Amino acid sequence: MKQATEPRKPARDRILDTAAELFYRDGIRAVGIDTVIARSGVAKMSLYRNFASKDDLVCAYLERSAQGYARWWQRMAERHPDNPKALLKGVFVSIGHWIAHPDFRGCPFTNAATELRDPDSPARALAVAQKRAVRERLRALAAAAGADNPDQLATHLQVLMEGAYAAAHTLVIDGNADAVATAAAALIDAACGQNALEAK
Amino acid sequence: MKQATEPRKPARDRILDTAAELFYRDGIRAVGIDTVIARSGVAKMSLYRNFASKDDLVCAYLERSAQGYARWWQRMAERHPDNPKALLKGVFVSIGHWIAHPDFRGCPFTNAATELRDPDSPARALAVAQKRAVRERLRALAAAAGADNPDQLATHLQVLMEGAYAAAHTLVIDGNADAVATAAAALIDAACGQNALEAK
DNA sequence: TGACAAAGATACAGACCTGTCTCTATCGTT
DNA sequence: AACGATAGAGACAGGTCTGTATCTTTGTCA
Repeated sequence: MKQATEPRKPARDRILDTAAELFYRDGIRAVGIDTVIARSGVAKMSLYRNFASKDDLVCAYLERSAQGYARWWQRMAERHPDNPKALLKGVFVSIGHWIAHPDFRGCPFTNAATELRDPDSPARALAVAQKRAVRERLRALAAAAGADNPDQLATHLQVLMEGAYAAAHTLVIDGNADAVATAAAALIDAACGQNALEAK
Repeated sequence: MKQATEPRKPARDRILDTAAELFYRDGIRAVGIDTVIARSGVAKMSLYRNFASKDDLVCAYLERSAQGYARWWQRMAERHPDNPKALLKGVFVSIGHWIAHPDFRGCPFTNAATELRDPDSPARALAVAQKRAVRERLRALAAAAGADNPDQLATHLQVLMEGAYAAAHTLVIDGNADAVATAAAALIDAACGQNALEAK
């Protein structure tokens, strides 16, 4: 008979759940292994049996974040089938809501790259790969949306996206809750010429 | 007779020079006090006689950065007297060059806020104040440039600015060296109506 | 030359951090 | 009921970090 109190996920999952929450909220360097094991109610050896090192745990956290991000993007794509321009704008509307959430603490990958400056850090490599993948998505959508210069629009939008993420740390986006969405729309419309085929 | 080899600035200046370089390049948490004193050739007690704590040294570093930033903005303003729209665009052209420099490592304030998540951290307060000051500058310029909605344009441009800074960490702005400037120009032109009084 | 201030050198305390080791308890399967 | 895998508990080694204390050296000015 299993304990009635809790279903008790396996140790690895509890560790990763806790680590993700703490790394994201308080920062990677600020959270020690001891804090992770105490908060997840796990023995230290259970952590080191599942993850080779703290670096390895950080990478697992980032990989899980990347999976969640990919799922989000997938949902967005399903919401706007065959309409790349509306999808692009929708992505930024969604980001605008996202960054307004009180628990938002910026992009996990950008944060990791800021905290871990060593160019050889595997976490850093994951962050760079993630940004490249996002860039490729944006470029393909910009091309499909009929942008005059898809590469440039992709760069414009990715810079705006990074700015939206960074804003959570220090900026106070007071009244302009929809500023990210309106800025993206302005850039998209400017880049796709004035042939407003499908302005929503 | 002073030593012919070096003029030898006072200890406080050497400490601050070294700390600024290391904090900016490698990150605040990654650089220990011992590293700072070894690199600046100073005794530990000389550091603690001039700065109450590492936190205090970090704040001094950020305050000096803010002064440098203010001087840069001043130079930009002098270059475009009585032409707020050209000044706005020029600011982003300059930022585009800035972030392309190989030593660029993002915004010192945003980096500090990412590394030091404690809401009560004095360094964090400096970062937030700095961003507020920048926002106020942008808002005033947007109004002077005749934007339909100066608050919104200021937010648009500040998000773009943060994105440009963040891009240094993970993005590879390959071919589009002038992407930041073109994005800013598109946002500015879109926000100032089509009365292109003084398109350069 | 003598006095005083600034700063170098160095040891050290106390906390924290990563990672290892050993021993014990629990649970499912057969 | 016995076995083997999983995981909890806790001590500990070795390193690093911030900050303090003490002693010595150097330079300046009178």
